[in-house]
Amino acid sequence: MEKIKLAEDVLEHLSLFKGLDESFRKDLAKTAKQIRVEKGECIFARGQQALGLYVVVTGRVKLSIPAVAKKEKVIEFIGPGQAVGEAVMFMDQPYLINAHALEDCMLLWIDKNKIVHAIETFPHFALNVISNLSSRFITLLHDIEVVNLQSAHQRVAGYLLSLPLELGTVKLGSSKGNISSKLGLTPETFSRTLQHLSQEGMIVVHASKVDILDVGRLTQLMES
Amino acid sequence: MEKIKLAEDVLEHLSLFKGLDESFRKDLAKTAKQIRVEKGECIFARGQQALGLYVVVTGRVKLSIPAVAKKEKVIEFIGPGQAVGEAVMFMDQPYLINAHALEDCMLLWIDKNKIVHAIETFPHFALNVISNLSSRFITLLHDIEVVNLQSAHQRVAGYLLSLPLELGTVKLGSSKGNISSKLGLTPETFSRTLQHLSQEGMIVVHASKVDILDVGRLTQLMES
DNA sequence: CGCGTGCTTGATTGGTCTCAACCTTTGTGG
DNA sequence: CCACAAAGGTTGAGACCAATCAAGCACGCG
Repeated sequence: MEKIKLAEDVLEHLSLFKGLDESFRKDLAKTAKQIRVEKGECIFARGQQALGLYVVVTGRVKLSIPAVAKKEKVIEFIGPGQAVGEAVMFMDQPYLINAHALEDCMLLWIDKNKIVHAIETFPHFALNVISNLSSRFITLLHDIEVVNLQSAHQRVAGYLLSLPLELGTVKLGSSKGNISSKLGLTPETFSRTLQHLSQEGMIVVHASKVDILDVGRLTQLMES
Repeated sequence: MEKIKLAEDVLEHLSLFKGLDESFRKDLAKTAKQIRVEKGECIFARGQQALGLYVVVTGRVKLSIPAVAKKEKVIEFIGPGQAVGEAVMFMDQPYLINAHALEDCMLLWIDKNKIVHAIETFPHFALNVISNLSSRFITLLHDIEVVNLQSAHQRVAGYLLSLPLELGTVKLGSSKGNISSKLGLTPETFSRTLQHLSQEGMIVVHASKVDILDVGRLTQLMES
């Protein structure tokens, strides 16, 4: 019982379920499965059937495309409130990507039938689902742009500028290896690029924190 | 009047509006604007506000990201029945991409309010919209995979294999320049790759038609 | 302490782009 | 109907960016 109560509380604060009435959330909470995964564990893998969708409640999840020999291409980092695997679920396709926990995570799993029924019953929920999908779509579009039209230096500069700036410093919210992959670079190139930007006096790197010294020149780099 | 009738007939056959009742389609048809554009014309451009969405009725449309000096990255070719610009419309963002007519086209333009209202009223339509978005999402995901993990030869082989095969021949449904861009290659590299595949005896190129001689080796190329 | 993992640094390679010329097709107007 | 221009496509030579291969370093953890 307290499990159900917890799921309900959780749903209330997730963007996907914002603005929905309580009875609906109660209903969903009753059937949602709570899933805990430890850091590094696999949540789902390419090729598995998608019979429902996952909502990240706490922790962060890495989505990636598997490649030869333990290599992978990181697609996105997913945080609390975001749904994963909806697109393939709606198309009745198997997963195209792997999902791994970057930290200890709590997820909810909701059955496809339940989701479809909710969409049919609560138009507001349908719009939320559409928003979520649209937002993910736009992110992918941006990534395609980055990978196709920008050099390594531009990608790194752009990534640094995209992070939340606090007191002149940003945190690279993940391992450098993962970020390299997200940017479509090798770890070596990423490392060298950070070093180069440091030598140019635009940034200072302390492990996973980076001081941004010259926003102007970083921005300028993006446009040239 | 006959304009409305036409729009209605048209909607009836588009996947986005499949399975919906007649009154609903009539309603949409009444407010939809018919738009004709000639080959090469611009339908919308990056930065413009997206106050509604376009549905391609006849002809084909090229979606691309603009880049410096007349360059561009082709994202997708859109054919009849597909919607364009939904994602940014739902997020109230300006267009991120340009849309140009590859051929003389007929499009419908539907106001955002109308779409949202339809989603709220007809759950089935909401599911259609979600399907359309999901399908586009999956396409983008695939493109990211191609650009990040495959060599020029693999991209070209994969593209050829993705085209509908008729009597051992495929048609490159667009100019080679556009296809190069879609694959994230320069026209020069694309040309050279086709030539290389020809020399290897896997294909024969006749302008925009390509005979596929050895599906096995092309497939094998993808996996190596 | 020693091992493993992640990151950095260096030397080298190579695939793709760039630049430039040429060829081919298309379309246009005299 | 031909001449010409413009655009698209091919071909060649060369340069360059990032990947690869290979060590070495630093940190965390048993």
